[in-house]
Amino acid sequence: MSRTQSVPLGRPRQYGIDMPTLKDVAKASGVSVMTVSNVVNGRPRVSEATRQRVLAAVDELGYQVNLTARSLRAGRSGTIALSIPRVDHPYFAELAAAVTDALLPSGRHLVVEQTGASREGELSALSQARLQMYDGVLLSVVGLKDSEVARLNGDMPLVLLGEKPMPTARDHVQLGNFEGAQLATSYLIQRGARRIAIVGGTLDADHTGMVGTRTGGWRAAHAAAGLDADVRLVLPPAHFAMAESREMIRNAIKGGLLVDAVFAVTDQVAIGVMAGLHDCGLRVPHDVQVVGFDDLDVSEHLVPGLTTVDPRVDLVVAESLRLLERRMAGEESDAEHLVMPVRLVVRGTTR
Amino acid sequence: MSRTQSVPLGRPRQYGIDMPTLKDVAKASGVSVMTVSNVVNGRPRVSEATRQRVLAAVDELGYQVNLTARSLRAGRSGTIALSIPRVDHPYFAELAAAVTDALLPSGRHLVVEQTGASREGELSALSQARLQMYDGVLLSVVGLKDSEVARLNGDMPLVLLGEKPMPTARDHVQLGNFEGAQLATSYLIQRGARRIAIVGGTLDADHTGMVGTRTGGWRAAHAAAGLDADVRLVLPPAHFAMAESREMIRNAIKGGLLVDAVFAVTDQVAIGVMAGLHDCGLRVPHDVQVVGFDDLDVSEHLVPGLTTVDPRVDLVVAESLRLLERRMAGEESDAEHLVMPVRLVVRGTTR
DNA sequence: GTGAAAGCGCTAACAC
DNA sequence: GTGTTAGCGCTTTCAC
Repeated sequence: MSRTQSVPLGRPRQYGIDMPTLKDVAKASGVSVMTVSNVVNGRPRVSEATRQRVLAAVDELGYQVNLTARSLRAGRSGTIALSIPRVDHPYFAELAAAVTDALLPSGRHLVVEQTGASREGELSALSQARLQMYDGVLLSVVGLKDSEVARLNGDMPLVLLGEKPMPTARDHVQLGNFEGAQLATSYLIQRGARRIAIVGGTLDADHTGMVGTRTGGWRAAHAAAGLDADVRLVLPPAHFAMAESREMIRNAIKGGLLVDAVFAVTDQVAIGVMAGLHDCGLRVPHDVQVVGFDDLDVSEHLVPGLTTVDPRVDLVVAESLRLLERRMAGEESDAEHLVMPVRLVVRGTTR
Repeated sequence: MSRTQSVPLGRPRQYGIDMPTLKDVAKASGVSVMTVSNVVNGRPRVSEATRQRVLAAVDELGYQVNLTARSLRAGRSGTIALSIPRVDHPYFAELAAAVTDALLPSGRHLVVEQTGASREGELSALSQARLQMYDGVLLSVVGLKDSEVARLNGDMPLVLLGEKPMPTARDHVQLGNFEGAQLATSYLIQRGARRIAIVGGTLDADHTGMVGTRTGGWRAAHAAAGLDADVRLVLPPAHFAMAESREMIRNAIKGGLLVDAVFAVTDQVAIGVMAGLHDCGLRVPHDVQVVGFDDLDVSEHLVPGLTTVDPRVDLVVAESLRLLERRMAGEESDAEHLVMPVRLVVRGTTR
C-alpha cells in the first residue's frame, strides 16, 4: 500500500531518471528490503534460491547502493581523506600517491582534498562538517596554527602530517627536517664547500616550521664544523617556486654574493637554483655544489642528478596510516609524535 | 519525551561523543528543528530575535551541519569530483590544480579521486555508487573502453577528458594531440633534424588514443616534408616513466640507432630522454634536439629549457567546467566534443 | 514567521 | 532464513 508512486514529497532531483533503490529490487524479486540488503552486503543467512532471485533483480534494474544513505545510517563512509595544500606541489603529489598505494591492499577508498596552503583554505577544507564525511583524515597542515588545529573535534580519527608544531593531543608524523638539513650541509662542508647559501631559508629567529627547522640544521652543521654561518647566505624566497628561486640566486650572485654551494630547502627550489646558476654561467658541481631536500622522482633524472635528502615518505605514510587505523578502530591511547629518519642520496650535483 | 537518551536503536558509532544535531539546537533554543534549519541555511522568513537565539545555541553547542544527511535529503552534495589516474603524474597534478583554481570563484568544493590508470581502478572509482555522491564529475579516462564509459548512468553530469575515442553521447574535451605532435615534429624538421626518434610512440596501426594520435602527428609531419618516417625510430616504452625512457633511448643509441632529434610524447619522457642522451655523452641540443609535450612547470627550468607543446590545460579546464555546469544545471543539449588548440613553446633543447 | 509530518535510502535489532 | 520496526539528520511541503 505504501508504494512510492505519486511521490508526495518531491523526490530530490537526481538529474533525470531515478536510480532504483532497495525497495525497487525488493518489489521486483518479491522479498523484503532487508533481505535484499542482506544479499547485497553478502551477509550469511540467505537461501541460495533467494540470493539468486535478488541478484537477478539487482542486475536487471541496475541497482547500485546509495553510499550517502548507507553512510548516514551506518555512520561510516569507507573513505579516508588526505588533505594537502596543492597536488601540483610535487612533494605533496608524491605523498598522495604513496598514501594511495599504501591504502590499496586495505581496500579503503581515498580522496584527496586540497586546502590551497592558506589558513582560509585549510579552515574550510577542514570544517568539521566536511571531515565528518570521512572515516579518517590525514591532514597535512601548512597554514593553520596549532591552536586552530586543536579546536578540531577530538573524536575524529585524524593524523597530522607536517613540519609545524602541533597540539600534543593529536597524533603527528613529521620529517627529519633538522637532521636532513644538517646532513645535507655537513656533506657540503665535507666536500670542501665553505660559502654555503641556503635558498628558502629564513632569518627569523623562530626555529619551528619547515623553513625554520631546516635553517636550524644548516646553522647547526656550520657550528659543528666550527664555521661561521654568514647571514648574507640566507636567501628567503616567499614561496618555494622554481622561478622565484631561480631569480633569487641569480640576483644574489650578480649582486656579488660569493657562493661555492647551495643547500636548497626543497628539490623544487634546487631545480630553480640550478637553472639560476646556469644563467650566471656557473657550472654545477664544478663551480657551485647543490643539495636539495625531498628526493622527488624528477631529481634523479636531472642533469646532473640532484644530491638530495630522501625524506622517507614511505615511512611517513606507513606510520601515519598505522596511527590512523588505530584511531579508526577506536583506540584511545596517548597521541604519538614521530619524527622519521632521513637519508642523503648522493648524485651529481656534489663533488 | 522522545529525547535520545537510552539509544534504543544503537546510534552508529560516531567515534566517541555525538555531534549535536538540529534537534539538539532546536531544544536548546526552544524552537522547532525547521526553524533552526532555516536559520542555519540563511533562509529569509525568520525573525531577528529567533535568529539570534538559534545562532547562540549553534555556537554554544558547536553545531555543524551533517553533510551526509543533507546530501541524502537534498540530493546534492555541493561537491565535484575530478577523477585522474594518479596525482604523481605531473600532467594530471597540474590539471587538478588548474581545475581547483578555476573552481575557486564558484565556491564549489572539489575532491580528487585517483583511478590508478588501470581499467579496474577506473571501474571501481567510477562505480555509479561512488559517482552518485557528487553533483558532477570530471573524468579523465585512460584505461576504460568507450563502451564501458557509455554504460555509465546517462543522467549523471559528467564530462570526459582524455585522449581516447569517447561515446558520442557524452561531453568530451581533449588536447590537440595530433596537431601538437605535428607541430613539434615539423619544427624539428625545420631546424634541420632528419632522424627524429619518437620516444613513447607506437608501431600499432591504431591511431587513436594519446600515443596513437601523437605518433600520427609525427608521421604526418614527415609526410608533409616529403620525408620518410623510419619505423626503427619509434621507441615504445610501456609506461611513460622517466627511468624507462632514459634506459630506452640509451639502449637504442648504444645499439647503433642514429638520431639527431627526439620527439618525446610527454615532458616526463623528455626528461628521461635528456638524461639518457647525457648518459651517452650526447649534448642537447648540439648533438640531439629534443621536444616534449605537456609544458610542465619544471620544463621551463631544466637546463637547457625544454622546447615543448603547451597543451593549453587552461582552455581544457575552462571548457570542461563550462560543459559540466551546463549539465549540472540540467540542460539536455547535444554532447559537445572539443579538441583544444595547442602551441609550441620554444626553449633551449632545440637549435 | 513557525512548526508538524513525511521521508531521502539505508541498516541494526529483534521477532518469527 | 526472512520480515518488521525504527530510525540516521536533514529538508520539502504545507498548515497555521
